[in-house]
Amino acid sequence: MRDTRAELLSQAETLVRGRGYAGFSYADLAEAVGIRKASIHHHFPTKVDLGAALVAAYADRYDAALAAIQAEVPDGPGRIAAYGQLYLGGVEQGLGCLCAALAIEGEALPERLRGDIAAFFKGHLAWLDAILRAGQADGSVRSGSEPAVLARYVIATLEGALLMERLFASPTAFAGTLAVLVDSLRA
Amino acid sequence: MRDTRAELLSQAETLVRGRGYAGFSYADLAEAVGIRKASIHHHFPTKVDLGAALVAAYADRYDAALAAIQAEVPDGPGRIAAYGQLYLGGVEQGLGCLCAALAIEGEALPERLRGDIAAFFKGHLAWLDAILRAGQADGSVRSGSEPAVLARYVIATLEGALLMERLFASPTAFAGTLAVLVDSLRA
DNA sequence: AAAGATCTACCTACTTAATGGTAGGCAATG
DNA sequence: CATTGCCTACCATTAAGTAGGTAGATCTTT
Repeated sequence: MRDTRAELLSQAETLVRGRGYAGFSYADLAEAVGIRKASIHHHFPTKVDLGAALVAAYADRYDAALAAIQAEVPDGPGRIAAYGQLYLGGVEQGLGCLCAALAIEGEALPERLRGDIAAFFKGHLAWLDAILRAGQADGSVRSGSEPAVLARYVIATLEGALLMERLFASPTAFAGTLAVLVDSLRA
Repeated sequence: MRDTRAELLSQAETLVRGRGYAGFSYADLAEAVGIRKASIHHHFPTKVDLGAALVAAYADRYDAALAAIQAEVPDGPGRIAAYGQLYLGGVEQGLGCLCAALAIEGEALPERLRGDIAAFFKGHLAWLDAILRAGQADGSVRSGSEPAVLARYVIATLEGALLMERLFASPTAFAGTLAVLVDSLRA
């Protein structure tokens, strides 16, 4: 059994993360998966439906990973480091963040997708806020800045680092940026 | 005299920064400027020509600003803060970085443009490297990390902050991230 | 200075290919 | 027998780019 729907999601995610939402077509996706263009519409009637499913699947994977980090890593900086490692999957494949690729298209993006990616990042910000707040409380994270400000700083740095990595792939550069980031959060 | 070419560059820049390179068409640009689509080809024969001119003009503006900062601001953290302020223009207009918008499209982008934006960021990295190295030498920037690593961290954080700002515009969020960034570089 | 030639900046009208999406058929499966 | 999953064949729209023309400015030659 080959799960065509899952295959479509997987290949479409690679395409969007590699070339942007406006930068790939149903024709590209059909070729990548090996079915006909019209058949995609059977699984995802419109491109927006596909985009929304992509974001939902991506968000689910992150949600699971965030919960695992919270359960398995005790200290604040360690959790942020583990969070940063999540971006490494993209680094290794030379792919950007799905939601960053969508966010760049801003105004041109269908409103539904705009809402979905806003929710994606809001979720991360809320998680980081809680993690950093706990870290400040137990003394593992430096105090003096609002957790919300630090949360935004963390996402910004990692999203930017991933962007840089795609332009200048280097085995150590992402790790270097992550190390500086985590270090700057230590108490 | 109305300089149509300059107007085309200005409007095209807004379009690319707001919706990505693949997300705007000559038809959009023609409407924005108020001339016919075919007339754009008189100034920029192909879309790649237009894109390259966009990056060149953008890079020139940054080059001038970088030189001014180096001349007018003496200390390392102050220079990085001033560098971060350069991104504020985009923040205020709700526009992303031109080269980030192009970089996201990665593989799908014409090779010529890929080379141009790589050169753009290489220039920034080199400038930051020199600035941070000087800051370490005069004791205004913390030592312990390679200037090249810190340079990449600076760009990553600011590019990411600009991305976040477009999703969640907030009068203070960008400034907050910039403050944390500059603070983390202090000796 | 007049006459012709050339150039600039724009136009209308078009081509070709690609876009997202639709209609309807057909074979396998439960 | 109805549903699922895929197909061929199509549609309307939009994409970038081309062809060829026109009005006006500018340069050249007599």
